[in-house]
Amino acid sequence: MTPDRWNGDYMPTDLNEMFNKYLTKKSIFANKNALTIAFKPNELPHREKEIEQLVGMLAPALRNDKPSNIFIYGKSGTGKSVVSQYVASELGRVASETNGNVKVVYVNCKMRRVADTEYRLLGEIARQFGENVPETGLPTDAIYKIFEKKLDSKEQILILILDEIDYLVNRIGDDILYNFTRYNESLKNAKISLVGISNDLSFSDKLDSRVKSSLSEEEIVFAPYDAVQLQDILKKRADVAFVIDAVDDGVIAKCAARTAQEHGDARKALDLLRVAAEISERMGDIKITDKHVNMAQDKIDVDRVVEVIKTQPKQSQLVLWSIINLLEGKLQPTQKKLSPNGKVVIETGDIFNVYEKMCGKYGLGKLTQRRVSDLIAELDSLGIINAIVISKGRYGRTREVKLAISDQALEKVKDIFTNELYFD
DNA sequence: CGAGATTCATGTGAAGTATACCTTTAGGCTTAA
DNA sequence: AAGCCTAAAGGTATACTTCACATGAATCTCGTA
Repeated sequence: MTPDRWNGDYMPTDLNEMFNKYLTKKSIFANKNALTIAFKPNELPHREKEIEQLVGMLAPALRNDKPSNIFIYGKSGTGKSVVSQYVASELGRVASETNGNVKVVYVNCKMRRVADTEYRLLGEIARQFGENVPETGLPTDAIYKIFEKKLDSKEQILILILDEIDYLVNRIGDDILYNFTRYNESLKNAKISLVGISNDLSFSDKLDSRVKSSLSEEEIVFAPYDAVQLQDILKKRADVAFVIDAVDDGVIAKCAARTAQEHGDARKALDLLRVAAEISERMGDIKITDKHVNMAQDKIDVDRVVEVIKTQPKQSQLVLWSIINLLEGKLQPTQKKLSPNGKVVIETGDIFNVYEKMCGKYGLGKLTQRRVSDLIAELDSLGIINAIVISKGRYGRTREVKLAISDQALEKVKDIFTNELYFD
């Protein structure tokens, strides 16, 4: 029987029922989007001060004065992007109602294949001006010319918001920023104001001093949310996202408290709540409870670890797999060593031996011990393993390695690696 | 018995190499006048 | 002819190697009490 001949007749009745049950079941979600980053809330609680600051700094544009260049700092999930996008769109709206000489362009520099090189960034900006630029093919200064001509074609003020600007500068340097700040001297009609957004607080140290001084004429710092503020934010979103009575305040408070302990990242708090809700829905419960939040926290932790490991290069994964095997005792170290408290201790030499065997087994090229040593250090800084350098006196010096992930995550990772084809 | 030298097993740094991927650019192709 | 695309040329970041030297406490050595 080929798949294209399948129809309702072939579908087992219990499957039919299952689908129907899913369709008719009441969802606890009223609007799930409200818990994602794409959602633009119509109020931004606890950011009134920052909004006011930013508006104050950008408002001169409405009187045709060039606003200062602005630098916005803050850790991730503190509302930098939402606030600047919100203010920018409001400014654009007000401007178009009055004189219409303000143009706001928002670019996220981290978006791969969109704005992560000089060429692509300029192309993207030109495109937002309604200019049709090819994605590739033109020399970079041609793009500069197109952009300059379009911009200077009438009297206007461009407010250019560069989100994740630290990423851009790390990749392609700060020349492009210097060019932007210099434009104001050569342009006859138009003016440019830059708004740079970065979550790296030490970012401005990396800039050329000329760029640094002109870019940070004004600065705004976004502090992390505290538990109370997070709770407020979650509550507002939850009102939109869920049907009435699906969540208790206690549950929201718990999500807020959990996230506040880490870095007060609002995005993470929303994720936690959303995943908890998804779990409770899948379990067929009509209310989100503490239990669901705990499960969600576990799931997020596991997913994070799995994600990090999956994106590691193959060799690094194989080193990790060697470590796991050693710790699980499947492959004995040549001479089994025990620490005083009876726990199995593994060190670089053991790992390298096992790793070499694994390379043979899976047909991967062997790396040198030097490199493996670096890979172990990397796994440590990723928080997947715990490796401390110790000196054993006459018996040399090594790293003592332990796993630093939860049992659930470990099971999942073993699952992935055990898959026959994984290392081919 | 204790100060200092020695030793082991690997950490760490610097510099060089191979490779994959990216940008640039020139030349060719297409389209519209 | 202008605009657009593409393939080769040239650059650059990444992953790795090679060589060389650094570490630091257990252990050894040897002079002294």
